[in-house]
Amino acid sequence: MFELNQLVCFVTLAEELHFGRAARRLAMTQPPLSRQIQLLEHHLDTKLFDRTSRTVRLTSAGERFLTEARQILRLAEGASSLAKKVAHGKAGSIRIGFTAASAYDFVPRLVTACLAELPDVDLSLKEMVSGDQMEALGSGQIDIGFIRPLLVRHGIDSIKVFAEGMCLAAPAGHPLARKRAPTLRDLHEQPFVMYSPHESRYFHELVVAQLAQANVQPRYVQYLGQVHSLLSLVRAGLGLALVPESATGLHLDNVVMRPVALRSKAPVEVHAVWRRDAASPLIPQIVAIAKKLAHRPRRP
Amino acid sequence: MFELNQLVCFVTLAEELHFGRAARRLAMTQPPLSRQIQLLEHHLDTKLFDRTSRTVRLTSAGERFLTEARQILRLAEGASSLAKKVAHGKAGSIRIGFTAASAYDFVPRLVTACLAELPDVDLSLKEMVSGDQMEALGSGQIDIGFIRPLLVRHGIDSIKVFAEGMCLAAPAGHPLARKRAPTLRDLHEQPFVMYSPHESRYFHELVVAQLAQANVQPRYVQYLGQVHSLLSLVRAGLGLALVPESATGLHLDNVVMRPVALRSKAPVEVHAVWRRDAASPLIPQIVAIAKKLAHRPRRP
DNA sequence: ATCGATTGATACAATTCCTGTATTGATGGA
DNA sequence: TCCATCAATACAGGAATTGTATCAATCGAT
Repeated sequence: MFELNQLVCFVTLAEELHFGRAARRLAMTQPPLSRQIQLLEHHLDTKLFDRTSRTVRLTSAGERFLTEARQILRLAEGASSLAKKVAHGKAGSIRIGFTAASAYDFVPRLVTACLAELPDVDLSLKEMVSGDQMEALGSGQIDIGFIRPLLVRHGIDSIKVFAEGMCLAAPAGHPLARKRAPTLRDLHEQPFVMYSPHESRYFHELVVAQLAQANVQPRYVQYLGQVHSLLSLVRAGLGLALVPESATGLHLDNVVMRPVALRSKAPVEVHAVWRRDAASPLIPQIVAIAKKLAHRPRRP
Repeated sequence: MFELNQLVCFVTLAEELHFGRAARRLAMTQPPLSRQIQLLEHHLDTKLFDRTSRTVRLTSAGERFLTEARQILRLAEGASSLAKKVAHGKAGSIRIGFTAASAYDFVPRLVTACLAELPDVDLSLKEMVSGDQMEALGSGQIDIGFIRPLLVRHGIDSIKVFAEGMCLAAPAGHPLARKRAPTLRDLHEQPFVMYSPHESRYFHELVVAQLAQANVQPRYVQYLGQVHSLLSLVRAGLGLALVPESATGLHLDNVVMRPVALRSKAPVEVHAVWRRDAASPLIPQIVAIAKKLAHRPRRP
C-alpha cells in the first residue's frame, strides 16, 4: 500500500508540474521527491507522469488518480479533526433518557442548549420512567438519564441538575382559581387528585410530606400516575392538584395554575445519572449544560 | 499527517482488540504494532484505545475514527485499482469525432461495442467534417476522429477501420428500382445527383473515378454536400444517386437502394485518426474495437 | 494469598528507509 | 555549438522502523 505522504507529494507535483518547485513547496529537495513519486508509481504499477528532462505532464491515469488522491487527503484531514473533536466532547452521539414529567419544560430546553453548544453531536431521546432508565444505563441502552432522585445504585454517578417548585391546579370556575397566592392550607378538606404511590412514587411521597408538614388533610378523590392525567381530572372539576411548575407549559383550557408556597423553595428535583465507568467525554459536557439550565429563567 | 500503514494497523487492532493477534494478522511482531498505534494517537493528539495490561477497548473517539479510517482505506484501494484500470485503458473518458456519413451505421455500432467492452469509459461524441476533425485533434478538442481518408498530417497516425460498397438510389417508380443488381452502366446519360466537390470532396472524387473507370457519363442535375440531401432529391424524382451502403439505414419512403458492383469491392473507407503523441491508452483500444466492426455483419 | 500465565509497554541493537549533496544525462534555446 | 535548465542517479549520513529480550500489571487456579 502507498502512503499518504506520497499522495501529498503527488498532488503537489501535479499542481506545480515541476519537481524543483514542488519540492520547495514540500520543504524538501528535489531528489527525494523524484524518489517518492517513483515509489508511488511502483506501488500502483502505473505511470502517473510523463516526464522528459524538460517537461512534466500528467498521464490520463495520473489525472484520474489526482481527483481520488485529493479526496483521500481531504478525508484524512477530516478524520483527524473529527477524532479530536470527539475526544474533547465536541462531537459524537449520545442517547438520553428522560421522565415524562421532565419533558414539559426541562428536556426541550436541554435539547435547545445542546444544539447550540454541541452542534456536531447527535442526540437521541427516549422517554422512560426512572427505574427503566437505571436498567437502560446498566445495559448500555442510554448514556445518560434524567430522573427523579430515588434509586441510587453503585457504579452510577448522579448530580442534581434542576429543581422547581409546585403549582396549585384548579378548574377555571373554582374560587381558588382567582386567588393570587394560594397556600397549602387552602387544600384542607378539599377534593384532591393525588399521585399514585406505585406509578409515581416520587411525587406521591413528596406531596404527602409537604401536606403532612403543613398539617393539611385534603380529600383524595383519585390516584393517578401522570401529571397530565391529573390535570385532565382537574379540568373535569373532580378536584384540585399539585403539579410541578413546568407543567404550566401544558396550557390546558379551563385549568388555572398558581405557584404555591412550600416548605422548601424547589423540592421537585431532576437528577442526571450516568455510569461511572462510561468513557464518553460527552457526558460531563451534557451534565454541565443541564446544570446551567437550572439557573436560567425558563421560557415565558 | 498520519500514514495509511498506521490506519491499517489501527483497523486491524480495532477488529481484534488484541495486540498479539492483530500483529500476527499484520505479519509483524507486537512491539512495533504498539508503537505504530502510539504514533497514530500522538499524531491525532487523541487516545483511540483504552488499554489495561489485560484488555483493549476502543474509546468513543476511536470508534468514530474507525469508520473514517475504513472509508479512507476503501478509497485508497479503489484509487489504486482505478489508476491501474485507466492505465490499461479500461476506464477514463474519450472524445470522439465522426463524419455525418459515418453516423448512419458505423458510429452507432462503435458506441454499442464500446459500451460493451469498456463499460467504465465515458464517451463523448461530436459530429464534424473531416477537416474540422483534424483541427480538433491538433487543438486537443477530440482524442480520436473517424474521417474519410483525405488529409494526412505529420504527427497524426491513422488506420483504415471500416470500408463499404455503394448503393444505387432510385425513386420508387423508376425502372431501375425493380432491377435486382444494377450496374454503373445503368447510370449512363441518366439524370444524376452528385456530391459537391467542395463540401464532400471525398465522395465527389470517389464517384468521379468510379464513373470514369466504367466509362459512364450521367447527366449531373445537382451538386450537394450531404448524403441525406442527395436522397431527398432522389425521392423527389430529380435523378439517381450513388450512396454508401450504410445509408440504407436511413429508410426513406419512396427511395429504393440496391447494391451496385464497383471496380473495387469496398471503396468507401473510414479511417481512425489520432495524435501520435497522445498519451491515452484508450486510443488503441477504441481503434481495435473499430477495426473489429469492419469484419462483422451490420445490424439487419 | 500465592504462583503462573497472559498481555501490553519498554529498552536496545540491527536494519531499513529516507533525506540531502553532488553529479550525470538529456533537452531546448541562444 | 554552447549554455542553461531539468529530472534522474549515486552515495553517504541520519532518522525511523523492526525484532529480540524483558518488564510490569493483571487474571485465574490452586
